[in-house]
Amino acid sequence: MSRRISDSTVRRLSHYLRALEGFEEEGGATVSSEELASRGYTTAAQVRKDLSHFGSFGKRGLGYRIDELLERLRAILGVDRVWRVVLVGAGRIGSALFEYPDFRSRGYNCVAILDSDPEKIGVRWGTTEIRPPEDLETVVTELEIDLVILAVPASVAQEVADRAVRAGIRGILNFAPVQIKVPSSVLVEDVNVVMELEALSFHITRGEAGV
Amino acid sequence: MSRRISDSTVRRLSHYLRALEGFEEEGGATVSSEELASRGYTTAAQVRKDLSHFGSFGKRGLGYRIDELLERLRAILGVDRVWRVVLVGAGRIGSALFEYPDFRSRGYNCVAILDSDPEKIGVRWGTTEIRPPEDLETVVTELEIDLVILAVPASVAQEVADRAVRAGIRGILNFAPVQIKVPSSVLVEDVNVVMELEALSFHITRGEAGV
DNA sequence: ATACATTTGTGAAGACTTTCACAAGCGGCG
DNA sequence: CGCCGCTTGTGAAAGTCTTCACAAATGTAT
Repeated sequence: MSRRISDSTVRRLSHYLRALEGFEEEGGATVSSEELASRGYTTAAQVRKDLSHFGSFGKRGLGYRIDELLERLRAILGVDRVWRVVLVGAGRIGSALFEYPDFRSRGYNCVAILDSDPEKIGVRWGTTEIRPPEDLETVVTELEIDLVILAVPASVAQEVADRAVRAGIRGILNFAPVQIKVPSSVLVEDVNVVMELEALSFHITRGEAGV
Repeated sequence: MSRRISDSTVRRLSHYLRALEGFEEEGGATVSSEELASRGYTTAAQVRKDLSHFGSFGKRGLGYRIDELLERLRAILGVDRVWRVVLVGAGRIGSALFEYPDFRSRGYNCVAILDSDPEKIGVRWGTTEIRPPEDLETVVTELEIDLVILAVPASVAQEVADRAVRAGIRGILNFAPVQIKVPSSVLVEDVNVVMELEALSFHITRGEAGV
């Protein structure tokens, strides 16, 4: 409990959360590591080991209580609160994200949108008005932003990131296909579709299989 | 050379490719593992080890010839050809992808679009006409599709995947937030933004840092 | 009460990845 | 030509992650 948690474990926790929501909908009360493993392509031992890093939530002979484990997992992942997000870049990717139902329903609240296109500034998406990029620092400070979503071209991504970091941001979700440099106190997660496609091409080209 | 290549290695190869394109633009002729490592957050030893799985492309004392390594990497990743892709789901995500310049420029050629919305069927995106979802099998076979991009709601993702697999597809890029089951001969890569966000929340909540 | 069928939590073993460290190869220079 | 500075390629070591296997805990049935 409380060592460094590996990235793979964190990803699996997300999967478990998703799977548990499914089991809850199906109306069960408990679930075993075996059942959790079967959705989500992993093994029962892995599920137990992952969870054991954070405490021991199960009952031997029975499994895990779905409602309790859901609550615990949400707390562990930090999704039992609202995250205040600024979206930088109101292009296609920004728009897709903004409209994505899971985004808001999972507590990511897009409280500001910035874009450099004069045509877009002042336009409203829902109740949120698009503001010019120079507002970044003000927005981050005054609206108490937790996360920045970078949906801007690669050429300006680093600059926007630098300014967000200086304004005190802790985390960045980066859609620009470029490796952003930030101080080690700031976290960047990349969403890079081309990389995923290249992984597909690679494995298919080699005639490999399996996940 | 020619063992099983780890996922992390494949991802790094994509990074190297991107980095090399940068170096090429800057006009250099050769690059050292050290320089490659510095863009892309890895180490020189890791770069050399990754590349060594596929042969030995460098010259001691000199480094790697940029043009040669580019060509080799493209061949390794299988991006030295055109991939024929069908986009299933012409919603926001599908549209963002379709318009994404890197997508086409890197050889992913979206030769068909399917959507179940009667309003959309018949509409043209560029020169490509949106077709109804029942055309999937025909399209896969007749247009010799290599990859399917699943940009549909979670509720129908599995069904579409099943049909694509039966029609002989080898790889799926899945945007639906659901774990898709396919035979082990078919490859699925997931793009799951909520998972990335949860990784951010997790690390920020724990007060951790670094990548 | 006791036996039994389950299922967890977890050390230890095994598998896989990354880092280290250095011999071997390369080009340039005197 | 031989020395020198540099950089690769690679075994071996260190580190990390996953799987195994089993004691301990739980509820149920008798």
